[in-house]
Amino acid sequence: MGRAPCCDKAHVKRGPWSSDEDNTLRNYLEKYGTGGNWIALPRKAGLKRCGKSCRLRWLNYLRPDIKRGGFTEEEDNIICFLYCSIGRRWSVIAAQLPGRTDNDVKNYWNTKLKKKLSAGKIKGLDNNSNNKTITDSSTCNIISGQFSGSIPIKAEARANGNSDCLNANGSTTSSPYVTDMEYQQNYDYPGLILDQLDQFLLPGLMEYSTSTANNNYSMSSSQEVSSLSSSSSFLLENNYAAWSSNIGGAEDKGTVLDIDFEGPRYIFNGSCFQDRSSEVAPCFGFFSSTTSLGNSTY
DNA sequence: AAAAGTGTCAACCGCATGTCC
DNA sequence: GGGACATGCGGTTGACACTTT
Repeated sequence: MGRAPCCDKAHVKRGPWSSDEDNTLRNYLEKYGTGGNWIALPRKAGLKRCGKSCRLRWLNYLRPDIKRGGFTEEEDNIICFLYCSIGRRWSVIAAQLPGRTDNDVKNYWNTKLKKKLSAGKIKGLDNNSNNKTITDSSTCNIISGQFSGSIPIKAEARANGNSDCLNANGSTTSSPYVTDMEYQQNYDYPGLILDQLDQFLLPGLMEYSTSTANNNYSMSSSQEVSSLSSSSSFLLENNYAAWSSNIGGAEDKGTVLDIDFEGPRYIFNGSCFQDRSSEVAPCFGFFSSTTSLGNSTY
């Protein structure tokens, strides 16, 4: 037996929203908010809609800060880069693009950006370098080349548990500690593989460079980095959580801002981050590499 | 001008996860 | 700990617009 539907489908309206319905929902939310219960909201607001439908309409269309269409080149780069790094995590990708929704990003990727990227029309990703090769076989499609560019990274870090955070000014804050961070990430590495599932995979060894990182990040004292391989080492140094590993013969060293290592996280281009959209346990880490830059730390 | 094909995107669906009791 | 319910997410659908034949 399947689970019960979230609403009585026989008595709720479906399909496109009318402007009257939009106004009713907007007015209600501006006046009362969600009240923490989307399921009960349509009844209170006088709408014959499912709660999930109201939520979706608000998040994807009616929210005041929403951006529609007109994706910029910078946004293209961010989407491509994150997609190449973490795959179809639309909510994670959308969280890096203020005013964009996961639905919007997903539609944009599926209808436009994927083709644009295949055609080599993404400026930030240098698809036109001399060493680019494209192989089309029955087993997989491979696109390789030198990819470089720069993307802004925004994230929220929050401490939990018993860890204290070292603030930028040297003081200590007990958890929960929340900070927003922003920095520019340059990337420059060879090779992407487009597999049968139409997903980009990072090569085993990434060469990348980072620059202009803000030094004023707060650091926690945790030393757990489960996302590193078993051959990685990890230690505490001067309130920095330092790590080193050896991947494919190339030594990597760096520092990590470790907030909460519960739940999924991703490493892309030298950075580790966790889904902030869930607001459950966002985390952000910074990695630096000796592969191409020498031993640098943040 | 009409039909067929293609692109776009809002909306829905079902599953996974989180939260509360 | 487990069940019920709410929320979030990614995949998919379908209506409409636009383009091509």
